[in-house]
Amino acid sequence: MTSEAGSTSQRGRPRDARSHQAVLAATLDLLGEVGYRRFTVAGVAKRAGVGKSTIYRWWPSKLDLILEAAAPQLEIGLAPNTGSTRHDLNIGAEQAIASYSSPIAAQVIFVVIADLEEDPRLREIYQSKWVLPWRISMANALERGIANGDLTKGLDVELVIDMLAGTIFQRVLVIPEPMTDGLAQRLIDLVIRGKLL
Amino acid sequence: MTSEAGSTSQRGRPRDARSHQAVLAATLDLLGEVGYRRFTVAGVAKRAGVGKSTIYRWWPSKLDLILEAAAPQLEIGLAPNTGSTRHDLNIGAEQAIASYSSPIAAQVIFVVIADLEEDPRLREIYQSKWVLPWRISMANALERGIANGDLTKGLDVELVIDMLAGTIFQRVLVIPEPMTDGLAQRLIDLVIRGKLL
Amino acid sequence: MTSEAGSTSQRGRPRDARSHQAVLAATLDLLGEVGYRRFTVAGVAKRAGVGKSTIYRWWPSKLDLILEAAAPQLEIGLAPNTGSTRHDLNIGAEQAIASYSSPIAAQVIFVVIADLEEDPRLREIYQSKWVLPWRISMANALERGIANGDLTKGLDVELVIDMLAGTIFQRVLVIPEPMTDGLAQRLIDLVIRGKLL
Amino acid sequence: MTSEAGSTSQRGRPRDARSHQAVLAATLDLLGEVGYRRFTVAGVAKRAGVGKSTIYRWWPSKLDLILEAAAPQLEIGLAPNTGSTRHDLNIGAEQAIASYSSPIAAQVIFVVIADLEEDPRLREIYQSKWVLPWRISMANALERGIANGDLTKGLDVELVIDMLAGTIFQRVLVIPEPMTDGLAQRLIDLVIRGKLL
DNA sequence: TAGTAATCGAGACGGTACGTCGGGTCTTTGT
DNA sequence: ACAAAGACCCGACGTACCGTCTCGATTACTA
Repeated sequence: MTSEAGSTSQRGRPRDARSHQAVLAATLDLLGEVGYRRFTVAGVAKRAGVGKSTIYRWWPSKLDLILEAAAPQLEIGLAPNTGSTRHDLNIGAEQAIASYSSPIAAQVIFVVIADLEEDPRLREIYQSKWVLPWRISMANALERGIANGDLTKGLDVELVIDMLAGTIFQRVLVIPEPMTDGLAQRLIDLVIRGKLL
Repeated sequence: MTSEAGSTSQRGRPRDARSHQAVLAATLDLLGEVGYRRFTVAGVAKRAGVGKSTIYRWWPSKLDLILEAAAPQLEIGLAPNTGSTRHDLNIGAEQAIASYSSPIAAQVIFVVIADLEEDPRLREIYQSKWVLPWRISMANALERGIANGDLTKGLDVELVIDMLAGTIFQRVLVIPEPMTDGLAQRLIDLVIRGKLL
Repeated sequence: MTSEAGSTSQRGRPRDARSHQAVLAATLDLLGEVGYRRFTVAGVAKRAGVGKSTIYRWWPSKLDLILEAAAPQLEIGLAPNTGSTRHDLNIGAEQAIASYSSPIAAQVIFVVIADLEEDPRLREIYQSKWVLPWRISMANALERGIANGDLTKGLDVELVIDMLAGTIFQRVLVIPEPMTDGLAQRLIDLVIRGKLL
Repeated sequence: MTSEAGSTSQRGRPRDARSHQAVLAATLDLLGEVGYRRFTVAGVAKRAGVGKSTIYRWWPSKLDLILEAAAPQLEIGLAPNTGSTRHDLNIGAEQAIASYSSPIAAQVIFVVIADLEEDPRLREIYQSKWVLPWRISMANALERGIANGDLTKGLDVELVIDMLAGTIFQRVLVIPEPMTDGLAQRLIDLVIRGKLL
């Protein structure tokens, strides 16, 4: 902006990285302690020892704050590429289960999804940041399985992924108490031995 | 109930059924029009031509009002008993898809589920009023299918139901745009022709 | 009323005199116990064992109810005509002190006067029912005093009355703690021995 | 207070004096226009262009707001010390008449006094802020009059003050239409020429 | 004796104001 | 320029009370 190289002209006091982190940490803490309903921005500010406007300077809204704070907790680990279709899918499924089982997940996921209708931007974020990488890794594993004959040729990859994600979502977050013992194993069994056209 | 004596002596002005209905109708209308975030109890009162206190007399809170108003929309039609396993399950799945596809469902389900953590009463309502009857009807259809040989003997009924519900939930409510064409058909195919142990 | 023309056809259930009395009694009780601010019509109804509409059937508003209930407490006993100017005035002043000292008076008088501005009807009631008879009796006593030479000829009767009423009002109702010992005596002394032109 | 250091470090946005003033002004306006009964905190907020919470941040209740807004209108100008007993008392009496004649006075005084019974804090405020200074100035004038022989030695100062205040109160606020022409003059005549023991 | 009509207790109703709470913006002083 | 502090506007929340309205039940006078 100013002369040349100093692209970001960097005038005035620089952003305090510690504040930034403190806010995100306080957000997660508060979310875990009091839940979304009693979660307030003022509460975060107080706990982080930060002014409220500092929060709003960096995050446009309460929801955005929560989103960024919770993002690391909600990113799903990817399915690897080990050569074994069964193993790769299994790991992928386990990762999804682990991610949804995070105590933060229960507080955040539904609120986010609930606003998808209103705020299309959210859908974008939710999909692209949290589930899309996982979906791609799973799709890749499935494609590899099809290519090497482990899986039926005409397999509907998208449907399989939705089935896996949906079942896990249901078992972990919706029904009264999580039933996840051996869940990944059994779902992958179904995928590999079932006849999904 | 009816036979004996009207035990409740019915003193005082009776509850105005029209007001009651008007409130529930206005609740649904408003929910559909402006969504949960902009939904207001005062707005319901105005639209229903009703005093705000009449609403709070019968529903302890905004959420309770929404719950009761939305309940009929969210009850899932049951799987019938026609003799055909495939047909019964298919109808059951279609019913779930239809129920989740209601415009109200998107506004309400997540808000409700999101509070399940905080308010155990909600989980009870959600489960028992909305999904449990459907689950039972599906379980029955599956058991019949097992009994008459249409389905594998060791089938994990609960897992199948979670899989069906979860996949539908995912496709209708979570992913960017609903993909439900032929969904029931294909899921039931999977259940009947797959090898779920 | 009934005998003659029978104008009021007197059909239907006659008014229940006990309810009427119970309402007035409950009104006074409640006023004394909780004060005007916490006084509610519903509270009166409950205490009187009466329906709220029974109250509103006979009294147009909360204020009217209070007015009628409190009226007997607020009517000031009159100055007599004993032949002694001093004694008559003294009795009159004592009566005013007694009336204003009623526990109900403190609760009611100011509320009533405060609404005089808004509701001219109230001024009428207040003046004619409560203070006018007393003023007349005092005026008469003063006139007799002037006639028989006990009081100065040019005495401003209205001013004297306002002075008496005002001072008593002040001492009983306005200042922190009532100072009424010997008050009547001293005020009448002033009137008789002073030189009010 | 001022000299030393600004003990209160004055952090954060300072109170907006304009808002503060706007609220008090709007309170007086509204009180004058619609009277106490139709006076609304929300109405004040709207008229002052202020949020309701700003009002409640600084005044605990509707009554407190009215009290502070009306206080300047209700403070009575003091009796001076000119050397002339008659003149000093006369001015004092005129001030009381002027103060009670304020259009706000009628709206506020009774409401305040009516609550004296309930809220002792109010009595404190009413007495100390509004009438006590005036009473002291009148007492001083009377004492000076006694000292220099203008007034009888044994004069009951408190009684005279109550008499003056009470009569004025009565004439200005209680009786149907104010009769204040020459009132101060005549009351002071009475005090100076009367024989109050 | 049956009918008619006004009363009663109970309590639901529409409405209005209260005082509280939270979101997101703005304005100070300090660094 | 950015930070903490905290005041600001806005608008929804849930509560309380007013005065009105319906109920079923009661209690007289009328036919």
